[in-house]
Amino acid sequence: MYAEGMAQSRNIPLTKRPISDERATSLSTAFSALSDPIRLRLFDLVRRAGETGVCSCDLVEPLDRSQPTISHHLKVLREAGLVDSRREGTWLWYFAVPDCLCDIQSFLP
Amino acid sequence: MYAEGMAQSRNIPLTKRPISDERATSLSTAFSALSDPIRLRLFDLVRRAGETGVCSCDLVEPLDRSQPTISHHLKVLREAGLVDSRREGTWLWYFAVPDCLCDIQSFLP
DNA sequence: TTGATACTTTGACAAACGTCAATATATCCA
DNA sequence: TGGATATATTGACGTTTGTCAAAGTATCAA
Repeated sequence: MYAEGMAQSRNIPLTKRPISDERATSLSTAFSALSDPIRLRLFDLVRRAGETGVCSCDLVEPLDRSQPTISHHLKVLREAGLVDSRREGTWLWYFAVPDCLCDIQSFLP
Repeated sequence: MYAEGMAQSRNIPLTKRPISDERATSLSTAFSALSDPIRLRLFDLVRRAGETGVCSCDLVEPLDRSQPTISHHLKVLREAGLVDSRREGTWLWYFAVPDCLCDIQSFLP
């Protein structure tokens, strides 16, 4: 059986200030956006395209997924604040949001 | 309709060396391990416990999840190479694997 | 050997996810 | 206005995920 209440170990005290619930949720959203291989490669391609960005129609073929799927993944990345887009005629140019990985950066040792 | 074959944009060339499929998969595993808020807090607690580590029984209460759920999350973290454990009697002491976030580190700008 | 404590595994379930075909919307150009 | 291209949304699907209760395994102490 598992004891209710106090743990039974030597009870080495945990750090006084663990990460907050809010920060954990926010951080996990960023990690989640990069937790799928296709989406990670997608972000990588967008990021490499620099300030100009890359037309989303150029992302379908190299990732070997349908256009709606790429569109869906781009939406996930955008909602996580990792990419944004600029319209030019019928095209949408996606680019990485500057400093979008700051939060993750600050979580690393 | 969506054109087959060549994309129709201005066709700004993508970088010559995008991330490899293998590296994307490996990286996404690490990101995936941290993509759940509870698991992120779990890793944070373990990491803060330093070399000594923390007894897993001390992780149940602060995270407000059942003991099997914590055990499951620790398994995910371990399989992603982020934590490991040392047995001491009936207890298991979990600790963060040194340099476990190097891969993620190298992906950041 | 028996009981207690620590932990893992199994099985079940609802929710979330990745995917695509089909359809809808947006923008330009003739 | 109508057709063509680019992108987004919808709806459906199988798969994966997070969760817990219940049962199983491991270790120690009396």
